[in-house]
Order: sequence, then structure tokens, then C-alpha cells
Amino acid sequence: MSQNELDRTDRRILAELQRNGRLSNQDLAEKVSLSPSPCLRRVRRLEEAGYIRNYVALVDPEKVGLKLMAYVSIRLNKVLRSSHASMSDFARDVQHWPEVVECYAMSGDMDYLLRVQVEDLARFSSFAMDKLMQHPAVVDMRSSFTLQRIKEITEIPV
Amino acid sequence: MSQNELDRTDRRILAELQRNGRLSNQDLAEKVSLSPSPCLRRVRRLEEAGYIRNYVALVDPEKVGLKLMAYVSIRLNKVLRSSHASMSDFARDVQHWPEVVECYAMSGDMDYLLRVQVEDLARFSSFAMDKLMQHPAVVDMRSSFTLQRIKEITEIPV
DNA sequence: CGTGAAACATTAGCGGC
DNA sequence: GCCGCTAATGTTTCACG
Repeated sequence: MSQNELDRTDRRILAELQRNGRLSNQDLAEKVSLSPSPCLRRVRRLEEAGYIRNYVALVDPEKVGLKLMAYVSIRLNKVLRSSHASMSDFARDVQHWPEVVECYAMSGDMDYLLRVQVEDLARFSSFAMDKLMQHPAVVDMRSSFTLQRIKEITEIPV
Repeated sequence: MSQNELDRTDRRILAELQRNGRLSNQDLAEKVSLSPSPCLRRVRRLEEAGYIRNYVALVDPEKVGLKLMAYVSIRLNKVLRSSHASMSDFARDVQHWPEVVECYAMSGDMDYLLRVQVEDLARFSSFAMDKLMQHPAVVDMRSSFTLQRIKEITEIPV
């Protein structure tokens, strides 16, 4: 981005595309009171500068049979924790597990927090037993299941 | 949806649109080896049947100044917890707080888990003090901050 | 499911403020 | 610099085979 600031129009573009990622450039231009070509140029700039990470369709997990969601907090082996090796080993392995849709290193009394999306309790159990517990870096693990989705948005204020 | 099953082509469509929500119908048709019109009919069916919840642009929170992310677990007032009133009051209020991007009712020793996205610690502090702690239903609150994003995907296996 | 045609959208080049 | 016009090219969409 040539200048490091977003102006009001850029923010409106981001807001609209967060709400509807398939908005046509023409409709978007109208919403932000611009003609299509400068609008498209701004969108491209926002994409290239990394403000827009990507465009996705959000699929309903329940509809495709992923009816169980869990948060799992993990503690890593104490002797390995300071050595950077086990942290990045675990981080690398997490990338290959399709059940894990989110993973963060955390402050507080856990090391990692995972969000896990699976078919049912049987699948969760084998994920937990065969993948998480078997991992050499993992010493402790606590799971909670989501009972109800209250709010889930991808839209952030701009 | 007329039949309750997704065939192999529907699954491929969902997979492609999860990876790129702005794929043109023409390119999508080519990827799933269909011509554009039946491809579009399938996409519309998937949208209408709720398999596709919506299309969004994912904006990088750090780029727009939301540099702090926290998970907050909440316990509700014991006497109000069984009465359905305070649960749904809290759930309703959460919808109006833009800092909260996710909220789930949970099993285990917390009632709700929130994911909160804010500018900095000062903003987090005022959110926690002025909104969460002030809420009549909330009796206890524990926060952890994310130190590093290891994985964050919206794509689920179909 | 695929074809074809009309309507519509994207995008690059250029001139103007 | 950033806007908007134009015009060529590409895409969406729907009636029909």
C-alpha cells in the first residue's frame, strides 16, 4: 500500500466485503459511492496489501455431519517447553490434523488452545487418544464441548 | 434440497468454494468437470439448503489494529443459571458487543466461552470491566491471551 | 445435463481534475 | 496522486433441447 492509512472509503469496502464476499464490483462501487474502476483498484490494493486475507464460503458444519465441537487446552512437556523444538513440532503436526480448525499459543496455565470440529464423540475420542495423547510433547489435556452456538462472526469492526 | 444427500460433485463444489469464495462459476464448473449451468444450479441449491451459510472476505485483524485476542470463560450466577432468563439475557447482550467474535455455551466448569478481539490491553480492560463484569448474570471470569496464531482455518472437510 | 444468446460485470487505457 | 469514462473482453443466467 502506498500510504499506510485506510481512508473512509477503504473501510467501507472492507465492511461490505466482510458482509458479502461475493458482492460484484459494480454493486460494491455503488454502495461506497464510487464508479467501478477506482473501486476495483482499491479492492486490489487491499488484497495485495494483505488487509483482505482471502475470500471464502462458510459451510455449515452441522449440515455436513460435523456435529461436535470441542475446545481442548494442552500443556506441553515441561523439559521440552523452553526448548523451542517441541513447540514447533507440535505446531507443525497441528497443521496436518483436519479436525483442528483453530490453534493458538496462549498465556496462562495452558500452552495451546485448540478448537476441534468432528462428527461425534467416537471421532473426538480417537482424535484425542490417537493423535493428541500420543504426541510426545503433550503432557496434559482438558476438553470442553460446545453445547450451543451463541455467536460466531468473521466480521470485525473497521 | 430435494434429496438429503450430497454427491461427489456437490462435495467438490463445497471444497472449492471454501478455498476461494470468489471463484467464478465458470472456473468452478471447470474444476468440478461440469458446464456452467448445472454447476450454478448446484451452487444455488447448496446455498438455499443452507450448506453454504454465506460468503465473506476475511480481513486480517492485526492489519486493522486489532492486535489483541483473548479467550474469556464466564460463569453465570448460580441462582439464575437454571432459570433460563439470565442465560438468554447474556446471550442477547453478547450479540451487541462488537469485541466478541465467538461465543459458545460450554460443558465443563465454565458456562460460556468468548473469543474477544480488541485493539490493545486498555480496550480489553474496559471491555472486561465495563461490560462483562457489570453484567448481572456474570459471577466469574477468566481470561487468557493468544500469544501466537498457529492455525486458523474456516475450511472444514467435506 | 448442456447449448446458446442476452444481459451484465470486469478490467485496462486514457484524459481530466 | 486519485477519479471516472469508454470499450473490449469475459461471465452469469435462463429458456429450451
